[in-house]
Amino acid sequence: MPDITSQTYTRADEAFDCLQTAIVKGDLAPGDKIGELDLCSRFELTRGPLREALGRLESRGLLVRRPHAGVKVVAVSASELVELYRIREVMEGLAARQAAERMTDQEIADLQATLDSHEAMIDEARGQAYYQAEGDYDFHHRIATGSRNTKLAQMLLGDLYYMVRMYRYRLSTSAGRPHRALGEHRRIVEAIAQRDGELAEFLMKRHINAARKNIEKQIQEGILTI
Amino acid sequence: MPDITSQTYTRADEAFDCLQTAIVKGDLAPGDKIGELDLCSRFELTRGPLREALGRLESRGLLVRRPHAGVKVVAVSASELVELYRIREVMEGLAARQAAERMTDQEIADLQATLDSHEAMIDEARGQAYYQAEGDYDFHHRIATGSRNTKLAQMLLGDLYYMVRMYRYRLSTSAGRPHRALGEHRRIVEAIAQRDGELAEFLMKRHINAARKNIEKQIQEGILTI
DNA sequence: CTCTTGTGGATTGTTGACAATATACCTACC
DNA sequence: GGTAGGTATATTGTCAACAATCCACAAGAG
Repeated sequence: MPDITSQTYTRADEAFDCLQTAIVKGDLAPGDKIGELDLCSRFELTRGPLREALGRLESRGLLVRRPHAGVKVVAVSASELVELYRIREVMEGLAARQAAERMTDQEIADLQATLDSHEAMIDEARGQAYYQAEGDYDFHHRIATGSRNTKLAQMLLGDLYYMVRMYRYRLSTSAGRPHRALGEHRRIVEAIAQRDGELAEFLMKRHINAARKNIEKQIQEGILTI
Repeated sequence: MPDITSQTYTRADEAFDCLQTAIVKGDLAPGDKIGELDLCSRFELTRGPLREALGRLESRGLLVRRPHAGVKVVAVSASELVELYRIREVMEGLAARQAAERMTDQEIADLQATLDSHEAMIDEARGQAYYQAEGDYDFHHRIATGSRNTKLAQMLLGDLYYMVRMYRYRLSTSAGRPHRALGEHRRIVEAIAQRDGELAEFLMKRHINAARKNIEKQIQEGILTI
């Protein structure tokens, strides 16, 4: 899937994307040691580009590499996952505030339309899974880019989300959560539409706080074991 | 300077450190296109490890790379520098809060001792430059690691600080700033010593906010041109 | 005179072979 | 039988040559 922004798509980029999705999807389980040659044969590329991709992924914290000893996918512990949400709380709070100040009216309208389609999804297929995974991601993605804060968006979209998504498929969605989350999303967008940055930040922080507490509860109940 | 944690120090790591310091120190000016062969001859290494290091640095946002077109150091605009401080504000606020909850008594004592030595530096040599550069960095470094939030510390120390330091040497320190900054540092440590996370977060955010406003002022006055 | 287009050169991307090192296994000793 | 040490192997780190691609300059057309 070549990117539009960069005309040429190098093998190293390809390797990077392949590995990243493989890690996020769980094809490469956290903790297990993987050899470079295995990866080469699996993705049909040579060691040069692969090693470059490995360097990038290591720098992003998705895998660790000990010299001469091999590379393994990071095993994020339960407590570290919670810490990730603490970071998201403050960073996405900032993103929401800046989005309220800087998003265009058109972008806000699009965002509202997105939420409508999300609602349809939930009602239609009782699509808890899809909504929780893609819809939620979509929402937060739009706000991150809407902040017009390049580095902030880069850190959220490039670093944090991939780590969170590694574990999202394991999280069981409790009964009423999707509807509640959608309601929270709606209120955040409302605040953005009214250009109330302070409120948007507050609501976003509370929204992620709720998600974090949900995870902590699952950990305590032993549903989520990492 | 080999790291203690990793016994073996690979050439790629060396290249990474060399390039990173070169960029931060300004030996590689922002915006100029640099060739791989030039870098190889300059740092006495081959293209393999160099390219790996380039990949890592690109992933960290210190340089951009267009396929077949070359690599150039990122030119952070004035507005982007301000945005960086907005991110620091919320992230270091969180770090201060968590540090207040989790630092050991010993670490807090060390931190206070550090501030004493900083004060001596300022008085002694009127060492505005040194304090502003290294002392300030030291202070924030300790709090980031003291948060016991691995990913948070990694993002602050690995990503943000290097970008900020790229431009720190250009910022002129106004007359009373070092003393004022030290006072702010002291109050933050006080809050941490009292285990008042909420206060520590508030004070840290205000501290960085002040730094940001200082930069904005310099930009408006045309002192800082990027 | 300006814009477009083609070619040459230089630089980057990629590949495969070589060297260095950590892990695992096996042997010997306690 | 358990542990320590040494060696062998497999894997990683490194290197130098090859191929692909972009940029600059120049020449020609409008």
